[in-house]
Amino acid sequence: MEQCIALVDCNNFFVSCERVFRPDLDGRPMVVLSSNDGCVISRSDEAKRLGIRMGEPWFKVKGLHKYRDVMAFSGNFPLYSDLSNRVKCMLADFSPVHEEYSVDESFLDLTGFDDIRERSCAIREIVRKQAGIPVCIGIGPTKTLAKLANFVAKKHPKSKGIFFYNVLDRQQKRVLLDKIPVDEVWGIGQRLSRSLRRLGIGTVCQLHDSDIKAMRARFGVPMERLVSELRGIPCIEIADISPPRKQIMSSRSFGERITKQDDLENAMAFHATKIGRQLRKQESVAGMVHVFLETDPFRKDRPQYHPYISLPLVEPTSSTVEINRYAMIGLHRIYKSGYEYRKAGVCVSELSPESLFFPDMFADSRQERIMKVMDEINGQFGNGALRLSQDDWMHRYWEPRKERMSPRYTTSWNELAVCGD
DNA sequence: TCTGGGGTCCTAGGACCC
DNA sequence: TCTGGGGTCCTAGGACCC
Repeated sequence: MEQCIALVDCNNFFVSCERVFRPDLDGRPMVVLSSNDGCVISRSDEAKRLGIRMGEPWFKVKGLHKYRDVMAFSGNFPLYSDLSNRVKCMLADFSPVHEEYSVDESFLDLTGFDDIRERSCAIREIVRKQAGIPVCIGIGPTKTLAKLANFVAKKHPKSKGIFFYNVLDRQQKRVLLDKIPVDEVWGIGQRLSRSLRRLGIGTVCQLHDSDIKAMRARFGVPMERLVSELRGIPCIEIADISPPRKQIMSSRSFGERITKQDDLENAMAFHATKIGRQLRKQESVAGMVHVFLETDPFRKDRPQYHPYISLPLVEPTSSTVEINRYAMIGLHRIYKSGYEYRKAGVCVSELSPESLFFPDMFADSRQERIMKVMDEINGQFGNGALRLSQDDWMHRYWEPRKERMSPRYTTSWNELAVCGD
């Protein structure tokens, strides 16, 4: 039986989340900004039509007269993450096999269902009604074709948000694939698309018809798989159970330039805390801690310094206290005064399941107990109720700017939406 | 003048994704 | 003044070994 994969993709997800609580903004051009209100990371259709590009720096956009009516919101990630979970729960009812691919996309395996069209309509309707989020659905025999079908569903109003790609319909295939530029294919980025164009491959149709052996020889196995997927031969499986992360990172650009080691310590403690929490949540321990600092690469007139250090842990851990201790050691080794730092971060790698790790029988088990208490208290009273002394929110001078933030309608009691809002 | 050949492992950096 | 954050995978090239 031919495989049937649907890709459900939330339209302009972050913007749609803001509109759930501000329906008055429907039809208005609006954008959501990255951390520090740096650049545009989500655009409404109206903003796209005005010509605002993805990733465009906000300071450039806001100065232009033609964009004067555009509403901008600072990224409200707790809100988006909460709404994302609600949507995922709804989707799970429509297929036993599904993969949560990203915050706003899920693959559903619809193989064997004989009511795929009705099912897709129901998905759209229920997610719109119950979560307030509009979605588009692309359906095809492989994940790559489902992605492409989703692109068509989004672009063509005639499809009404659902597009079914049929490999057997040669006429449809020709007409459709010939119109789509090759860089719309999942896995073809800027560089590959440039190389392909030099070979005379500019459309999806041309890539589909290319000599697969020659493509493999020139670009490697991933490209061979990609061409096969375009031809309807599945090479990328649905990852039903999401594998545990192999590394966990936390980093931020600062709201203002930071020079003092104290302030960097404060930021590092924040990152170490966040990482510890995530490690324990996925029941992993880390074997390596990495710490990095960055000055502003856009300020060519200032001295640049981008140090990075990796420290192996004596014993793998998920303890916030231990990760913070190593982060501080790393920071002290790489910190140099006289630079204006713009960004700092902590990363852990060499993760392994907690259950496979047998601690030294003489090891101090207090850490584990302390972390348990910390997670319990923070679970009840909110993250930050119990924290490291260095993770001092009264002195977070480095915190990114969020000047246009909407309330955390769904994740903070003090900011709940009320009638009339 | 002339400086093996092939395998493995590791790492940094690039490319891609959202 | 102002340019995100968090991932994965692949590859080239160096180090090292026999």
